[in-house]
Amino acid sequence: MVKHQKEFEGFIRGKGCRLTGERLKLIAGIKRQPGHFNVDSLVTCLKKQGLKVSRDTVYRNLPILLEAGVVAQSFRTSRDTYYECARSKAHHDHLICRACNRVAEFKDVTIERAQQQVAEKNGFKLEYHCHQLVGLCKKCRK
Amino acid sequence: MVKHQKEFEGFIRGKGCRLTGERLKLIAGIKRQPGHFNVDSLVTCLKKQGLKVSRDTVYRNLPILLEAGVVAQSFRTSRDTYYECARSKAHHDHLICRACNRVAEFKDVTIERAQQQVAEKNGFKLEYHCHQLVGLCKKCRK
DNA sequence: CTTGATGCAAAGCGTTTGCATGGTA
DNA sequence: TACCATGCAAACGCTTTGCATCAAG
Repeated sequence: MVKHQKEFEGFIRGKGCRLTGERLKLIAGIKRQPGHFNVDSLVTCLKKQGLKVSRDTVYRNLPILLEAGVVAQSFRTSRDTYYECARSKAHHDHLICRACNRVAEFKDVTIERAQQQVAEKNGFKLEYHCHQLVGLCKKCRK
Repeated sequence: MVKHQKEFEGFIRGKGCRLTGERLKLIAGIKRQPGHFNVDSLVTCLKKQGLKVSRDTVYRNLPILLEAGVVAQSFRTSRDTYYECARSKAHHDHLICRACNRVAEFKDVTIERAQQQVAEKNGFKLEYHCHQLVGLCKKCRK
């Protein structure tokens, strides 16, 4: 997990990549995201702050930022993928209503622990997970 | 969960929809899928068996078949969504290696129970879930 | 200077949609 | 006969890619 710019610089150099202005803008922008975001909302948000980065560059850098632990995958809708700043708040997963698309968050220590055990049992090094519960929310059940 | 054709007929009529040949072909085809499949592989497989259904019809019917409990979402890769026959075998979730894309299955009663509780606590009627653990498999860790 | 990174535009590709036709009830 | 469902083709929208240019080192 990359916590500071220095760490990211080490990470990126270790990969033989360059520390560009765009990558720094991306990190700064991502750290300011309060919650979930997708590529589109991130680009729009950056632009508002005078930090212009092309959508293409975001797509090209997301795998790197994921690997560096700057962002984490959050959840996916049928249309696109949502991310979140890896340290924006405590990790959580999602409940999604298939009718109104409302998203609720949940956190369950039991599940987290069990996941880790499952990964170990299978010889996997767990990096992240995607856990979505889909159904009908209170309102839409009626 | 729809177990037999009669049940599906009841389900579809209840929705005011029609029991078409294509829908029956789809159900038959899905029941024959041994494991995971996506829209493309399903259409191809059906065609090989002389059961022609257009890709469009598959897309249009998937939501219905999900609701009827004939298929279940299985997991998603960056490219597309995979499904499985709802009764092909006991429910399971997935471990995915981000390096070689190998998919392993797991089943954890503790997690299943906890999920149900989370849903209830939030007033959700849980219909299905998508739980993917992503990381590096034993081979790719080296 | 060398070479990776960026931006633009175009291509890819899974999915959705409009519309005429066909099949169910 | 009435109307939903299907297939075709085109449209959509997110993501990827080719290529000339820019900039990090």
